[in-house]
Amino acid sequence: MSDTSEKGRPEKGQPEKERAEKEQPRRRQARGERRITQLLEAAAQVFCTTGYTAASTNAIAREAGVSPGTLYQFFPNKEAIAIELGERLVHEMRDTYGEALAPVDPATSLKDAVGTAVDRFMAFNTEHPVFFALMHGPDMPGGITEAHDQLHATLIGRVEDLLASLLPEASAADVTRTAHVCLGIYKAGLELVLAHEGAERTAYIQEVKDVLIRYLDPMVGDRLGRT
Amino acid sequence: MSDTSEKGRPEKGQPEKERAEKEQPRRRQARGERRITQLLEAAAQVFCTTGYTAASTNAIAREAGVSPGTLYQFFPNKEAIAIELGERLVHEMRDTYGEALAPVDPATSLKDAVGTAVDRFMAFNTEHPVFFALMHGPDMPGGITEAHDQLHATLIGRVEDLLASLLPEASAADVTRTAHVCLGIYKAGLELVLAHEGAERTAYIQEVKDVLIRYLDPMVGDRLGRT
Amino acid sequence: MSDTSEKGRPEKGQPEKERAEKEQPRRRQARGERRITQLLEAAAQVFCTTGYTAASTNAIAREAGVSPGTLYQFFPNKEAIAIELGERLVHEMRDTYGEALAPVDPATSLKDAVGTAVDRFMAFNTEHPVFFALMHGPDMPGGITEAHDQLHATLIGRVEDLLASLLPEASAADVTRTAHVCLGIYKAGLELVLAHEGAERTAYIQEVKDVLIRYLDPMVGDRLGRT
Amino acid sequence: MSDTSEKGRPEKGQPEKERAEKEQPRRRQARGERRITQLLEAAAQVFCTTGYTAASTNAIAREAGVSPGTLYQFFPNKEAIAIELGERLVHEMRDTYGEALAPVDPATSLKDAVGTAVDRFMAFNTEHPVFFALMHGPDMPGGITEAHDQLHATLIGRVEDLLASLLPEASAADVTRTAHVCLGIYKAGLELVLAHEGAERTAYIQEVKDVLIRYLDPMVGDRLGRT
DNA sequence: GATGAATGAGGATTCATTCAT
DNA sequence: TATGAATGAATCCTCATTCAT
Repeated sequence: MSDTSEKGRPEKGQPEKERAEKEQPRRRQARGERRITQLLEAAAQVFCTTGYTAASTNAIAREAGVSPGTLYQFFPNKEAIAIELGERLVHEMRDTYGEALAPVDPATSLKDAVGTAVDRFMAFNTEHPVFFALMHGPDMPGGITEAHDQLHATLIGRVEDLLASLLPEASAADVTRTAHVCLGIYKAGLELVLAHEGAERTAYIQEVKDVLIRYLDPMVGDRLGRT
Repeated sequence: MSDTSEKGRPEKGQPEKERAEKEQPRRRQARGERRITQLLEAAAQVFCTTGYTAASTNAIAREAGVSPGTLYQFFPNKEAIAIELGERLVHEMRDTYGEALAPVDPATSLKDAVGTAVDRFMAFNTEHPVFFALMHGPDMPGGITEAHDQLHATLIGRVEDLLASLLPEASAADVTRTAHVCLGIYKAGLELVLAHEGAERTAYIQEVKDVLIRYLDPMVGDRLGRT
Repeated sequence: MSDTSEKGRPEKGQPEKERAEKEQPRRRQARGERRITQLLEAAAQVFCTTGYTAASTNAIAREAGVSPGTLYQFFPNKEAIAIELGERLVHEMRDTYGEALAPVDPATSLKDAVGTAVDRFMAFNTEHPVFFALMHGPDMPGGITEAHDQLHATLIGRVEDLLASLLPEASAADVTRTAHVCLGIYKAGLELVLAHEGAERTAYIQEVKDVLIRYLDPMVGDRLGRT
Repeated sequence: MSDTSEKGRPEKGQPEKERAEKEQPRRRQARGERRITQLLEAAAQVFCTTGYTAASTNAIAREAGVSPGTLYQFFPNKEAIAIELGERLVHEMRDTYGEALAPVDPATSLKDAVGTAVDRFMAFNTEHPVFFALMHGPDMPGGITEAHDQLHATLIGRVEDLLASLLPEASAADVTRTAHVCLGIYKAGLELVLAHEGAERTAYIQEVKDVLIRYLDPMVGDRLGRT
């Protein structure tokens, strides 16, 4: 766990949107909520269109149909928007697919487990193209910005959870490393999948599954339904 | 080796319309050649530090210790710098490791072939961190710039060549798809490798090899020395 | 009169998407309106001093005492400034001298019609030296910019209207050609007029009238009060 | 003679090209001559294409196929190029059409005198499109640059010569003023002529003649062949 | 809350001109 | 001479952010 996720994952219990303006515990007003949603949708749109680095707060405000001042009433900067957006996406993912990305009951074969997980992730990513932009984050080597660090840490956590049940005997460091590798494979695959359509896209999805299955297969012990 | 071919190739064959005087030629170009190298090194530095998208031509010029005007005497824009940089890197790679990324004589086991290829690539990429920045290209989804397209195409080509000899029976489309997947895996792995050091880095390198070997293994036919 | 319509026309009819609150409106726009006027005046000044081509948006902003960013909040580029400036000038001209540049009732002699028209134009142009800069447009041959095209078209239109009543039997093409010639004469004359002062200026104004009258005289039919 | 031609016309006797590098009376070398011609042709091209203001010395050098340094070996700046170009054009005009733009022997009718002069000017201008660019000079009001002042003064001088013989009784001031008016009319007309083609162009040429003839007719005394 | 005006530094790029070779 | 490299100020324009209303 050399350098990833220094800040740990956010405490899932408390309402995330509190964080940005923690100092004034105002009552959350419905209109403000709507504004935030509106802004995040606009941000998603802009991130998808221009990429995170090139996205400008002015452009986001314009896309949302509000003034730049309004944007800054809810978010202190672009970073914060990305963070909030990422958190909401993770939430939605959780809401949609349940707490566990994969239930991994021991009776599930690796193939099925991976297949299901990839299908779900892919479905979600296809439906929420921003996710890709946020996952890849800015151009910068090292993945500097907090937004992506946070999202990445969350995702790594979920993959670790999944792997932990698949590789009960692996050390934490191994699980973490494997999680990074799996997530890396997935991200690389996602890029290819999004770059193609139709049959070719389907083929790439299968490739991703194959890569992951073949990679993990020698690691998982004697699971039932071994591939 | 840092600044390649300072004066090694005095006239590099480009038509230099010398009209009458032919006795006191060159030397003019030498300063420029040096500047170009210098600028490309500065660009490499800046691309590594800030990423391609955020890199500014002014920053590159500053890093190179020249005025912005000087930069534009040699490159029409950032894109051109990236392209030239990519080309020089590819050339250097070829010069260093020979035309073939891997010898792929049929007696080589997949494991050795992949191991050698990954080791070489990793060594090169570790020594030239820009390569990573150029490979990943700008933040922008889809759009991508010519610089990265070009580099990517070149790399895909090389991987295809390698795969073609490993998978003689595969269709062109399959080879291409597999090449994309392999390159994607490699890029993702490289990111992880560069993000770690020491033993952990070594471990990640091994993971990349494992992923590739296990992915390709079922595809390659009955090669000698099958893993 | 120098800065037209500061708050004279509070809402100038443009749809101002006020969403729910309608009680404490405007005032926002007021500052902007003022800035626009201020910027246009600065632009007029700069266009007069340096000419349109050499005028820089930064210089205009500086002259207006605002930052370049502010200028761009109201105008997307120099062209747009020139267009708006031209339109306001035309409006002011119309407001000042009425819809018809000349009354041209048949009882008016050509001499009087031309004399009045030239006097009015000259008075206006003398008071608004930018007009000259805008009329002549940029240096570039052929190309011309939209700003000047528009202004020129408007002026040609007005001259055509005037000529149409003077030359009721002329074809449209002839009227257009004559209008171009008249406007050309006027512009050339204006340049001379503005380049001189006092008696000499007066003399040049008379020359312009003479040129136009003598040019048109053979064309106009049997008007009353023929010269 | 309020403000035009402060510097008077260049002394026609001495070779014009001497002026730019008057300090070293080197022997004029054939190669240098060729270079100058080459540069002036390139400048003509560029002035025509982009206009005087927008023309850059670098562009001229590029067009001439020489380096910027070479250009500055012959001309101290853009201005000097324009001046030299203007002088050469005037020379060529003189060489082509003789010293007098119009001999104006008293037997010539005004119509013929003007017709011939306009035809010659138009022919020359059509063949040398730069002339137009130089005549109109930069965008700047006031016609600041020396190049255009000089060319303008020369042209005014020639028109004055012509008018002097047509209006023997006019005062110098009147002749000068009339010359300015005539040249202004011509320039305005030229713009229209160059903007059209074919029959319409021919029509505009006729208009220019008509304007001038009708303007001058009342001024010329009882010449033979009065229109 | 919301608006839109304001900022000024920074981005890419060009240009007239000079200088070393 | 001729070259082309070098310059740095100036171009247009954008952006994240703040502020008065």
